[in-house]
Amino acid sequence: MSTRTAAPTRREQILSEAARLFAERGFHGVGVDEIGAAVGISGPGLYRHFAGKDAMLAELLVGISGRLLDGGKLRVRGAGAAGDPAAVLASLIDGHIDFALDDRPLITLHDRELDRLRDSDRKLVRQLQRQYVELWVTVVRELYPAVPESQARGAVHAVFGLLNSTPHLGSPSGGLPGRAATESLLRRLAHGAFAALGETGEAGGTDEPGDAAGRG
Amino acid sequence: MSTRTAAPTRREQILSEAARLFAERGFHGVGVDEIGAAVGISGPGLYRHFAGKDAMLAELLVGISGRLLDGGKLRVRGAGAAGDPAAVLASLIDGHIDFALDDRPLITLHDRELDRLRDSDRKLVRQLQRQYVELWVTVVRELYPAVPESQARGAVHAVFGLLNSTPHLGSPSGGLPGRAATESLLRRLAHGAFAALGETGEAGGTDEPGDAAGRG
DNA sequence: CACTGGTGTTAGTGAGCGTTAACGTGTCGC
DNA sequence: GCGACACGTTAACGCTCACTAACACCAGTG
Repeated sequence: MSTRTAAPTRREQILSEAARLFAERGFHGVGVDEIGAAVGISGPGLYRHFAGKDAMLAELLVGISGRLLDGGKLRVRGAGAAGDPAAVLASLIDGHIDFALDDRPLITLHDRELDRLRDSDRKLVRQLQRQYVELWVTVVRELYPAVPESQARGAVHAVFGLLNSTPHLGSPSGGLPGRAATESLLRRLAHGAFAALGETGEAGGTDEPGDAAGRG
Repeated sequence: MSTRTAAPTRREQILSEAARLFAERGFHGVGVDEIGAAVGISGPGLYRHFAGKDAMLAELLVGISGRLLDGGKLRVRGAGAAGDPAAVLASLIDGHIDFALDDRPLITLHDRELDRLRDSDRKLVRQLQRQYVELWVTVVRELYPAVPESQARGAVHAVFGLLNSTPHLGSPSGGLPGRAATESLLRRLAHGAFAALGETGEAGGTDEPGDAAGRG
């Protein structure tokens, strides 16, 4: 069990600070000297631990994509044993919220700096991302069999956008009171979005039909 | 519709291409030579039209924030005359969806490259953004008076994240069939999220008191 | 104590890039 | 025809920045 507290001090420390800086100012907006300064060493000392700046970003993105996928698989296996898609989806949502709140910088990087990777790394990250998305899509389709796959996939992406909005609420302008409240809010909104996805076609009491493509 | 948009040919052409490139590869990831090449001129020729690369980004971000706010105000005035907050919110959602689908690159830039602006421009953009958010928050609070302001604001940000997810659906992996379907899907998801916001208190599978103490 | 490997430092190099300089060319008012 | 101007070109400058080179310190190990 090599969980936390082990702290291979420097490497992880560097990755953590690099993630924060990349998320704040963008990959190109951060210099190696700044990353080094953030961990107490200066500039080129980083090259004792990483092959280069690109390698840091690659490891961050591959790492986060992998952990996200692993966590998702675990939750599907765990909650899916009961055969209740709703419970699985709820578990996936909770897991993603935890992730988004625990590692905001990484979540931000996840869909912002992907293009800076070498082809091989980018392909790997995309593959992990796609698997994670498919995990969700499968569950959503089990829960709402009437929803076509393209809509389910679109809804999943959209809910990701919703959940990943955490970086925009956090520090500035005094957002939500506490973490628990943010969790609760995001959970409710995500469930509401998926619920609306299920109400295909008619139903919606509040707005005009407008469901089919025939809106002029 | 390309009505009279072709008037100041070069300037707008440059802005359009710059927006696309910035959104694709990031502000620092695009060189002035590329922007020039995209409009048929080369490199420093851009400086006949703009003071610099920063000026292009500034004009783009200020422009989009302003148009977003103006459109929102118009819709609040228009649909708000009937005194029906639900209709106003629906109109705001439709407007934001149109915007997100019409100008994906700009929507992407809107909350990605803001930090690259000079202080004055950034302050202006943030002010416009805040006004736009407050427009939504006001309507949401009229519609759901029981929801505390912090939650309403958080929900609005989250729904922005949802609606702004359009860049992730578009080109790759063959997303939604057509634009109308995407519009419809996003509209339904957004309404669903807000509806869930209204159902405060019990309802949810996991109960959290939510606000209670943290007001203000 | 000498040896070695891990970790850090400062100085320097080479490339990329935003920006400016100097110059060319078509169009328009007179 | 002829300045004036808008618009574009290529060449070059200067700065930033990732990365490398050469050197220093410190912990074990024999």
